[in-house]
Amino acid sequence: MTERQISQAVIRRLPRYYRYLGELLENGVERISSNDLSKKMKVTASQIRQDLNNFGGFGQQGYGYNVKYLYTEIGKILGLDKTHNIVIIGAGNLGQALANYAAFERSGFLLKGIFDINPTLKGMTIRDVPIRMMEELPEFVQNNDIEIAALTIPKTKAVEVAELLVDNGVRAIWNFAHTDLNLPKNVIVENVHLSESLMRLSYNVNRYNYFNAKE
Amino acid sequence: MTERQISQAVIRRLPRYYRYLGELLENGVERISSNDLSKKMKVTASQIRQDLNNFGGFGQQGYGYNVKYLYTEIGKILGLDKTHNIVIIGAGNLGQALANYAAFERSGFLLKGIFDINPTLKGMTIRDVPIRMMEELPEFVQNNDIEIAALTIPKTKAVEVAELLVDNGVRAIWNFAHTDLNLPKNVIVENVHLSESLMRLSYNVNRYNYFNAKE
DNA sequence: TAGATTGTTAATCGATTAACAATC
DNA sequence: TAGATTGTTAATCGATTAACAATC
Repeated sequence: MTERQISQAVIRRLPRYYRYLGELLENGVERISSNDLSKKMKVTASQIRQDLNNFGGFGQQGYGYNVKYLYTEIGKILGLDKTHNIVIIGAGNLGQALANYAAFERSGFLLKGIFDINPTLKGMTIRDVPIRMMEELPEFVQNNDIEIAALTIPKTKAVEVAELLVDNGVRAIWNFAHTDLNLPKNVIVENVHLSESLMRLSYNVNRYNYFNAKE
Repeated sequence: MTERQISQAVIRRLPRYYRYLGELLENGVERISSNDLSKKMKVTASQIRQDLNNFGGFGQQGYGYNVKYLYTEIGKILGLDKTHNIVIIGAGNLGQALANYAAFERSGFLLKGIFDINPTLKGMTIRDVPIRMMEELPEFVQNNDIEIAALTIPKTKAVEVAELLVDNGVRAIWNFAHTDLNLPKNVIVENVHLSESLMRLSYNVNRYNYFNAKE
C-alpha cells in the first residue's frame, strides 16, 4: 500500500490522545464523542476528528468513539502492540534514570543493554541489566536485534557513537546529547534536548523583560 | 512597550540558533550570513532572517551577522543573561539526574533546593544541595525567590504539588510528570513527556507496518 | 562604487477550524 | 424515526518560503 504522508504535527498529538483515552479506560468510560474529548483535552473537536481520520474511521455517527477500541488502535499506530529492543548508551545520571524507569517496559520497550566507557561501572547492573563496555557494543547490537538506542553521552562523542550504532543495525536514536545527528534519512532520530526545553521555559518567563529593557 | 506576540514555532527554534552560534563562537568564527547558517542548520535562510527580525535587526546588509553579538542578543532574549532560582521536586532517578547536571548552572539556572517525601533521603545532598522534606516547601519557596520548579514526581501527586508551588510564588513549572497541569495562564508550563517522545519515535520506526497490516 | 546580504513585503503552502451532508 | 455525531469538504488562519528593494 502506498503510505499516506501524515504530518508530524498530527504525530506529536497522538501520544496525548493515547494518554487521555487510557485514563478514560481506567475510569470505566466506554464511549466518548469528539466534543467531550475536546473539552477535556482543550483542543477542538474538529482537530480530533481530522487527526483520527488520517488513520481510519474509528468512530460511529450518532455514537462517538468506543474508548477501548480507539485506545487499542492508537496503540497499534504508535507501534505499542509490538516489543522494541532498546539499549542505553551512557550510564551517567540520565542513562541510569532512564534505565530505572520501569514504565517503559509496560509499553513494550525492553531494555537489553547499557553501555559506558567507564571501567568502574563494568559489571554493575540496573534492574538486572548489566552495564557493558563500549567495545562489546557492535557485536551486542547485531546479535540482540536492537532497534532503538538511547544516547545519553556527552555531545563530543555523540555523533561518532550514533554512526557506530547505525552501522550495526540500529534503526532509531533517542538522542539526549546536545547536538544534532546527521544520519541517513531512513534512521529515525527523536531529540530530547533538555537544555533547549529549559531555555524555552526561561524565554516565556522573561518575555516581557527583553522588550521593556529596550525602551 | 506593547509586546509583540511571537509564535511558539519561532521560540522553539531560538535555542537551536543559540547552540549553533555558540559553536561558531567557539570555533572563532566572527561573522556569518543567513545563507551560510542555513546550510549548517538545514533550515531556510529566509526563515532565519524572519525569525531574528521578530526581535530586532541584528544583521547588517552586505556583511551578515556578527556571531558574538547575535549570540549575546539571543541569550538575552532567552533570559540567559539573568540567573533563575530553581528547585527540583522529586529526588528519584530523574530528579537526581537533573540535580547532578551541572551544565544548567552555566546558563544561569541555580539549583537552590531538592524536595522529596521519602524520609530516608532527608539530609542527603547532591552537589552540596540538601534534599529537604516536602513540609518545608512552601516556606522555602517563598523565602528563596524561587522562580522555576522542576517536577519529577509521579503523576498522581503532580497536579496538587504544582498548585502548591504556584500558590507560593513559583512562576514556571518544568513538568516531567506524565500529566497535564491546568494552571493559571500567567504560569509557564514547559512539558517534557519522555514517554510521549518515545512513542513518537516508535511511531516513526513502525509507520509502514500499520498501513501494510491493514491490506 | 559594486557586490553582498539584510530586512521586509508578497506569494505559497500547510495546518486548523468551521460547516454540513451522511449515517448510525 | 429523530437526534446525535461522525467523516469530510470548504474556509480560514498562520507559518514558511520567495523575491527584491534598501543599504551597508
